[in-house]
Formats: sequence, structure tokens, C-alpha cells
Amino acid sequence: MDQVESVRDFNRYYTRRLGVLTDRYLGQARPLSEARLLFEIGDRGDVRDLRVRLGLDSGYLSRLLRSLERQGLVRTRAHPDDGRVRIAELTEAGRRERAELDTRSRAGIGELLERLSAGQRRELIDAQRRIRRLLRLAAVTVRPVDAGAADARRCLRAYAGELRERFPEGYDDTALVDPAELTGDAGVLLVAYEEDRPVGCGAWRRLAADVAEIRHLWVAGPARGLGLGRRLLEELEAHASGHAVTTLRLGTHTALTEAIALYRSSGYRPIPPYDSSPYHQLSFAKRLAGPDVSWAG
Amino acid sequence: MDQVESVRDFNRYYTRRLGVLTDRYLGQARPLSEARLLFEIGDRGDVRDLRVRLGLDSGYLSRLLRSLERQGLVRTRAHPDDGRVRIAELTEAGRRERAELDTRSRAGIGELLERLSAGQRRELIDAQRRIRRLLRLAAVTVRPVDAGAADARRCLRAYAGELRERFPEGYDDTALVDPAELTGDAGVLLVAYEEDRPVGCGAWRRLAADVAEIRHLWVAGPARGLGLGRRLLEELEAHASGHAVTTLRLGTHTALTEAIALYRSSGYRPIPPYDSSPYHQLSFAKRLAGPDVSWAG
DNA sequence: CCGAATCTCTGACCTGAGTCAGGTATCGGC
DNA sequence: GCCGATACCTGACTCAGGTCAGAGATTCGG
Repeated sequence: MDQVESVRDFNRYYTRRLGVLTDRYLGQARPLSEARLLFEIGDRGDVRDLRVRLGLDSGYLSRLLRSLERQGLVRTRAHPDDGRVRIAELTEAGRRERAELDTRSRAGIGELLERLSAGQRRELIDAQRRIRRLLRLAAVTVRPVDAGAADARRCLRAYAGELRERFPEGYDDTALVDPAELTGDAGVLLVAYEEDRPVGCGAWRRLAADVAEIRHLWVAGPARGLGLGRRLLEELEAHASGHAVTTLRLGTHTALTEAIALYRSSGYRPIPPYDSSPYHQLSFAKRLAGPDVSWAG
Repeated sequence: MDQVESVRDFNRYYTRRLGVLTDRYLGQARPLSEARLLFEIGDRGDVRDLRVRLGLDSGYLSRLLRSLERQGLVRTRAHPDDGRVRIAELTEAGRRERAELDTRSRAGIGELLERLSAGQRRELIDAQRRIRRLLRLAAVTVRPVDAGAADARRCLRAYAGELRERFPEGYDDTALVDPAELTGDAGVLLVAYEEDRPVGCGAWRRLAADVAEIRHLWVAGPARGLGLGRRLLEELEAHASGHAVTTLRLGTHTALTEAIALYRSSGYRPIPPYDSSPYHQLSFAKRLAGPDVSWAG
């Protein structure tokens, strides 16, 4: 069986098993969308927000809320600052109901886990962690973005903020590269998106005819551990390679230990300092294989 | 986060990701139940069978078939041997449609896999295999069954048939234990069920006040590799232990290499032959820890 | 202060999915 | 050849889930 077929097969099996579980433990009495809404409201939530998060039609959501209100599970009131927006909050009964649903769902999973040994349970959870990491990584798309655009600036601001925290000497924003230097043949800024949210970036900037430097490689906190840094680095190399760059340099700070490990394991070798940036305590370089190299394998 | 929460979290993530995929690649134009039916019919299938496999109401299934027939995707005719049963088969257009759905679904998964490296793909598939194995194992329930009941006899017949194949000298059914000896304090037959289908069995039979023997430990072909043999053995030990048995013996055939490995790794030690069965080329024994031992951890 | 935009709500409508109660044809056993 | 069981079909119904068009309240920008 090929890989695609194997994944499809797993999907079929998993959804079927999951269906049985949720049918038995959650789907009693209450429609699924109401149950989901109860969870999503949390203790309170404004309706506009709920609509976006659950992706529901405003009319439909309104009706669902009305239904929960009739059942005494939810109360709504106007937003204090914006009279158009309404706030939904769970009543005491609503909180009990949600806790009940929660307990039932936990019980279903708990029963399932009980039939496994401790080692098997750990194996299950570990395998789920791996799958999730890989699926998240596969969901991330990386594309060039104008360095002055909103998403790009948000990434760079987050990057700078983090360096300010991590460097004992702080970080001065003026060390950021000028957006104008990352266009056309002069360089590029790549932004990684997970479900339309920017979760990482990286740039290369030309230093000479066939030499460029990697700058501002950054991955947002919640997206770390996916292997996204490596992927960004690889995409930057491929992109630079396609613009006649044969040597990549970069400078980094001794405080950034994960980054240093990444560079080393990606084939970057230490070199003497190539510029005077105070943040470049260590410098590295790598010779690229050529524009037709396939890094995706 | 505790284990139950971790599993729930994975379920939520996975169904959401899966939902996006199937929405985008399968849910176009054709209702899900029709699509599923197209797949399930295969090239042909009798309606009775489809009803059971898909778990549908007969009226509903009939209507679905009528709809597919109107669309020219399915043809039905009477069963040659039984005029009550109808046979559904795909027309040329139906086969094209199914192939189209298949391609689209494959494409979705394929795109996802493409964004991973070869090693990551392998890791994903391996993790899915593990999860599936563990979930199947967790879905299996083991319970005592009267050795004369239909399910029990089916298992024992399958067990005997397999030994007949695997032993060079064949196997004589009269060597099977007498059902009457597996009741009350004299012994028990446990049957393992996966979703209501019997997929394995095992028995213990009393030989003396505190001695019993394990007999007829068997796992159906499709359920092998789940660790079900070990689980049956453990449940037999616990059950025997609860009936004042302190020593378990068993005899086995040199041809049953997996079984021998299982016994050895479960704490059974070789002993001289304790009976004259021609099939007991090797004999083992194990001392049980006591009736209150917890084997489930 | 006006007009456009935003937010919620209501009513009308639709589809998919499925249940339930019969009815008809056929079969298997006697 | 009759009777009960089996397999199917039809019609009537329910429910969840969701879309669409507008109305009414409120806010925002100029």
C-alpha cells in the first residue's frame, strides 16, 4: 500500500472510531453545534468573536444562542463599549451542563485508555504528538512577502522584541534590515503562515554578486518544535540559489543556542566576523550546491 | 496536561484538519452518503450486504440507490439465486465518478505529504500505524463465553483448522478440550471481541487443586500484531488466579514459534512433559503471584 | 449631524441524513 | 400450497445544520 493510501486508510479508521466515541458520550440529547457553542463561549465571549471562531452564519448563531437562552444555559447582554456587539455568558446551569459534557467526553477517552497498559498509553500519546507536529508543519505555507507589509512588520517586531528579552545587552530596532533592501534581486523576506496566521519569517540580503546573508530568522513561540526554522532556512537557501547566490553568510548571538545548533546541523561552518554588528558574536557561512538543488526531498 | 486531555486535544485537532481536507476535496457537488455508497458498492454488491456494511436504514438506502440510478451512476438487477435480493453495480459513468472522487481525495493527501520530507513522511505513517494498532487493541473486549456457544465454537474451529495447516502431522479435532470441562471452577473459555466480531480465544482447565493448564490460545489472522495474545494470556492468568490456581502449565508445538516466544517473555519456564498429548512437544509452567495481583498496569 | 459601515436578529427557505410504518415480492420449510 | 421470514420499496415525517435577504440598532468618519 502506498503512503497516500495508508494515510487515507488511517483517516477512515480514525474518524470511524472517533464517531463511535462521540456518538456514545457526547451526542446524547444535545445537538453537536449547541455543545460546541457551549464550549466555545467559555465563561463569556462576545458574539462577533464566536461567529468568527466557529465560522457560523450570523443568523444561525443568533438562533443557536436564542435556543440556549430558552434552555436557561446562556445569558446575553450588550457590550459595555460597543452597543452593537452582544456578550454571551454561561449561567450557573450552563456551566454545569458544560462540565457534564466535559466529564462524559473525558470518561469515554478514559475508558479507552484504561484498556491499555501504561507503556501503551505513553506510546499512543507520543505517536499523537508526532502526528500533530508533522501535520502542523505540513499545513504551514511559506511565501515571499513585501518587507513593509503588515504581516512582515508584525513578524519583525516580534523578532526584535524577543531579541531584546534574550540579549543581556538588549536589542536596538535600528539593527533591523531596511525593507527596501529585500526586493527584487537584492533579497527577499519569506513569511511562514499557519492557517493564515504569520508564525515565522526569514530573509536573505545580497552582500556581493554571489554572496548574501541570512537575516531575521524567527519562529513564533507556539510554532516552535515543528522543524519550521529548518524549513525556513532551506527555503531561503533555495530562493537565494535561484538568484545567483552561491555563498550564504550569517551572524548570530551566543545567546541563541537553538539557532546556532540549527545552523551547524544545516551545514554552516564558523568563519571570522564579516561585519561589525555588535549582535554578530558568531559568524557562519555555507556554500550552496547550485540553483537546481532539490532540498525538498 | 494529563493523558485524557492530551488525547482529546489530538482528536479535536485531527478532526478539524481532516474536515478541511474532505471539505475541500470530496464534499463538492455530491452528498457524502452518496459518495460513500459509490465507494462501498465497489464494482457490484448486493443491497442487503451494503445495508449491513454501511449501517443504513433499508428505506434510506433504497432511496439513495434510486437517486444514483436516476443520475445514471448505478444499475440494479435481481440476484440470480434469490429474487428478493437486489444487486447494485456501477455503470461506466459510475466508475468514472468514483475514480474521480478517489483521485480528488488522493490529491488532497498527496499535497499534504509533499510538504514533508521523505523521513517525515515515514515518521507520520509509522506513528499512524502505532496509533491504529493501539486503538484496535483498546477496542477489543475479552469476556468469558460458554464453550459450547456459537462464537466459542467458531473460534475453536478456526484454531483447529489453523493447527491442521501448520503442523506437519496435521491436527485431530478430538484433541480439543471438552466444553463441559470449562465451566464453573473447572476452567473457562475467554473470547476476545473486536466490534462484536470474535477475534481470539483462550482457555484454562483445572488439572489439580491449585494447578491448571492454558489451552487453545488463538488470535485470528487480521487481529495479529496487536498484542492480543499477550492480553488474552494475562486475562487468563488473572481469571485462573481468582479461582485458586497458583501454577499454570501449558504444552505447545515447536511449529508455533510466536506462541513460544510469547510464553517465554510472559514468564513461562520450560518443564518436562506433563501429559501425553502428541502435540505437546514443549511444556512450560509459571507460578502465579496471587489472586490480588494487578496485571492491568 | 449625515451617511456608510457594522453588528445582531428574525423570518423564510433549503438540503442532507435519517426514522418509521406499512406494503409487496420472494423464499424456505412443512 | 400455505405461512412465516426475509428483502426491498414507498410515502410521510423529523431534525440538524445552514443560507439568504432584509430590518433595526449602533457606531464611525468626515
